[in-house]
Formats: sequence, structure tokens, C-alpha cells
Amino acid sequence: MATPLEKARMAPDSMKAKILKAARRVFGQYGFHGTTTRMIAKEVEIDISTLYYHWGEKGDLYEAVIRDIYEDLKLKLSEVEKIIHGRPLAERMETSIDMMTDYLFDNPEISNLILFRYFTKTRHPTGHDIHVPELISDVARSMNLSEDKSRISTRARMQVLAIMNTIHNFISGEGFFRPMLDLEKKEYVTHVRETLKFILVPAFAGKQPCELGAPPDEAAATPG
Amino acid sequence: MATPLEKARMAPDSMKAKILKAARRVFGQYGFHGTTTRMIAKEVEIDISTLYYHWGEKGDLYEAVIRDIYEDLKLKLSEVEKIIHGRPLAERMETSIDMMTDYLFDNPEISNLILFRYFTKTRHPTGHDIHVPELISDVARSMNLSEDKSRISTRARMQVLAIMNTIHNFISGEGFFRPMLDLEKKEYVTHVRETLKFILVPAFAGKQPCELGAPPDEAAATPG
DNA sequence: TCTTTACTCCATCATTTGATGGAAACGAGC
DNA sequence: GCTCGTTTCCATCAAATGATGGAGTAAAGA
Repeated sequence: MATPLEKARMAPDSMKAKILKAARRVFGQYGFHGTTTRMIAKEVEIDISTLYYHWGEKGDLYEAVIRDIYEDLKLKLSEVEKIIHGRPLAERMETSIDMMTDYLFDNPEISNLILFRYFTKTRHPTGHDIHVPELISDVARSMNLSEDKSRISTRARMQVLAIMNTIHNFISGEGFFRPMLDLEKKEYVTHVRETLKFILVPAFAGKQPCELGAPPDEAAATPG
Repeated sequence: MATPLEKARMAPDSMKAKILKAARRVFGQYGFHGTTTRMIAKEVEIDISTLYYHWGEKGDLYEAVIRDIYEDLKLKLSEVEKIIHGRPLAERMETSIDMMTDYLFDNPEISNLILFRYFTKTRHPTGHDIHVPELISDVARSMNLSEDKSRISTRARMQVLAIMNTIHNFISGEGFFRPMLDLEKKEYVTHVRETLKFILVPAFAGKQPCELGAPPDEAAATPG
């Protein structure tokens, strides 16, 4: 038995899927509270009750959107993982950064929605995403941050969070940062890639003073 | 002639100031659209119309809150600047990270509101913050990222943005990340500081491959 | 042709939310 | 005590918003 989300992902031309895609765009731009069901309905050019017929209440649609983007992100990450597998770390990181920025600039709602989730308190409480810890661990493994593949250290997870958020920030912040820096789209993208590599690569692949960076495969987090 | 915000900052016991402070908390947690004027009024335990009497419409109060947090942030940054002035770069960065995380963990609405601004499209349009470019440039100067103190390169600004956002992320994301990582508050704070230093310091103070990091004082951003 | 099923829309509700007018309370100066 | 300016609250509005009932439509199957 397929869930509504699975159905929508299977049949991308269905009304269910069209609504989901529109909801993704609108929620991505305005956040949960900033989005009205009418805005989504207008985007699809359907009546609001058609939307309710397919997805039930607003919160359920929102949850479906979140699950949907994490599905996409997971797919993309495993695609990246296949390509970088076995390469040296610095190259792995640079390739990942290039591929992920490309992908996220094409799908900025993903970054938006993920950051919204992290930072916003929704007025109606919501279950915690099971996807996130999974995703984090996958990336940590893919970066070889942990020797023990089944038990990813807190330190490694924090590092992955920092990396991914730094990327998301530049994607989601484009609307604010680009006018501020007075850059064309293309320039902005280039600068983002450069900056990400400049900041992120040295910590993991560069030579750093050893008292600063802990060995990446160290598992224990709290000293003493 | 003092603006309403200046008045409120001058007289911190006034009703105006009390409302501003409450608005800061609530807007910081729920964002602009997620916050109702009634929520703020309830927080101060006043009638909603008292709120309107002092601050006018919701959007104006919100703008005042934004200006208010940037004032505070500017003060804090110049306090930090005084302390780290003249020290070597790695030490400057570590001290700044420690001081800023302490400060922001005590005032998480600051991080929340700043990130909200960057990422959210408000349904009613809003003027761009003049504070941000200023702040960015100040930090860039303080980090010696630019030789020409009057003209900060795009590259330097992007780097500052990356740094500051990485910090804000962990502050704002605490409510999401800490349960996910199953950490006590104190552990979380320690991990945040460690991770920030691990990621941020090597890029600027460590030895990195020279083709990656451009010389920090290079002004021109676009090659050719 | 009739029935069933899936879908879509119109009309409508109840609540929430931003916002205001006007009356009461308060305090300073006379 | 009286007046005047300031502040606070109660009552209320109009619009926006989440949500639903029920009628209508179209296609598939008997």
C-alpha cells in the first residue's frame, strides 16, 4: 500500500503531484506560516478545496513536502557518493561541493525548507524528521570522518552539519546576499563555490596545526 | 529628535521597551508570519491595542526589532574587536568564536532573526537592511581580510558571511540539533565551539594549499 | 442506460488576525 | 478639585485564513 507521498512521486503528472510540487515552491519561499493554502491552490490554478481533497490539512501537506525533499536529497547524495567514491579527500570534497551547489541552486526550495525546519518553531508541534540523522551519518561515512561505520561520533556529525548548513546558507540567502554584494547570478555562484572550498577544504584535507583539528576518525567527543 | 527605537533603548523600563523586548523574543522564535500581535501582547501582559498605540503596525514593530538586534550586535562586535586587537589571527579567531557563541547562546533571538531575514520572503515587501554590509565590512577589517580598509573585496565579504552564518546556524538550530544529537546543553555548547574552531580556523590561520585560498588581502574579486 | 468512483468547484463557516474608536484611568501642574 | 496630556483597556470591525458540505462532471464498468 503506497502512502500519498509515494503515489505522488510515482505519478508526477497527477494532480496530487502537481500540488505537491507547487506546495514545495511556495512553502520554500514563505515558510509554513507565511504560506496560505490559497497561495498554493492559486499556483496550481485549482480551487482550494481540490487541494484539501488530495492532501487534507495544511500541516499534512507540509510534512509531505518535507519528506519529499529529503527523498530527493538522499537520491542526489547517493549519486554524488558514487562519483566521488575512492578519490582522495580533497578531491571528494571539491567535487561534492560543485555537484551539490549546482543541484541546490537549481532546487533552492530544498535548502530553504531544510533551514526553515532547523530554525523555526512551528505553532503547531510537529514530529521530528527521522531523515536527518540518517543523512548526516551517510555523509560522515562518505567523508570518512568516522572509522567505525556503524557508530558515527558526535563530533563527526557536528562537522557534517556545519558543512551542509554552510552550503544551504548561500543557496537560501541568495535573495539577500546577491543584491547586497551587487553580483550577477553567475558571479554569485562562482563566488559561492570558491568560498565554500576555501573555508571547508583546509579543515579536512589541508595541513592544520594538530592541536586544533582532532584526527577525523577519533570517536570520543568529550575529553577526560 | 529620537526615533521610537532610540527612545525604547534609552528607557529600558518603559512600556515601549518592554514590548520591543517581548517582540524580539516572539518574532525570534516564530518568525514574522508565525507571530501574531496578540502573542506579543500576551507576553507583556497588556492589551493588544496598547501595543498598537506604542508601535503602530506589526511590520513597523518588526523593523524596529531588526534594527534593535543589529545595534546590540554592533556593540558586541566592537567589544570583541577591542579585546582581540593586535593578537595573532588564530588567537583572534578563537577568542571571537568563544565570545560570540557565549553571547549568542544567551541571546539566541539575534541569530534567529538574522537568519530569518536572510532566508524568508516576507509577504509584504521590506526595505533592505543597511546594517548588514556595514557589519560585514567591520568584521572583514577586524580579521584583516582586506588590505584596503575602505574597499572590502567581494571574496572577503563572502568569507565573513560564511563564518558568521556558521555560528548563527548552531545557535538557531539548537532546538533541532541538540535533541537529534542527544546532548545536554553544556555539551552542545562545547561541541559547537570545538566544531566552529575546527572548521573555521584552518582556512584563515592554518597552512593551506596556495592554489586554494587566495591571499587574504587580495582586493579584486573577478579574474580578468 | 444506470451505477459507481474519482475528482473538481461553488458557496459557505468559524476562527484568527491586523487594526481602530472611544471610554476610562492615571498623573502632572495649577 | 480641575484640566490636560498620556497611557491603557474594552468592544468591535473587516479581511484573511483553515476547513467543509454538497452539488456537479467525467470516465469506467455492468
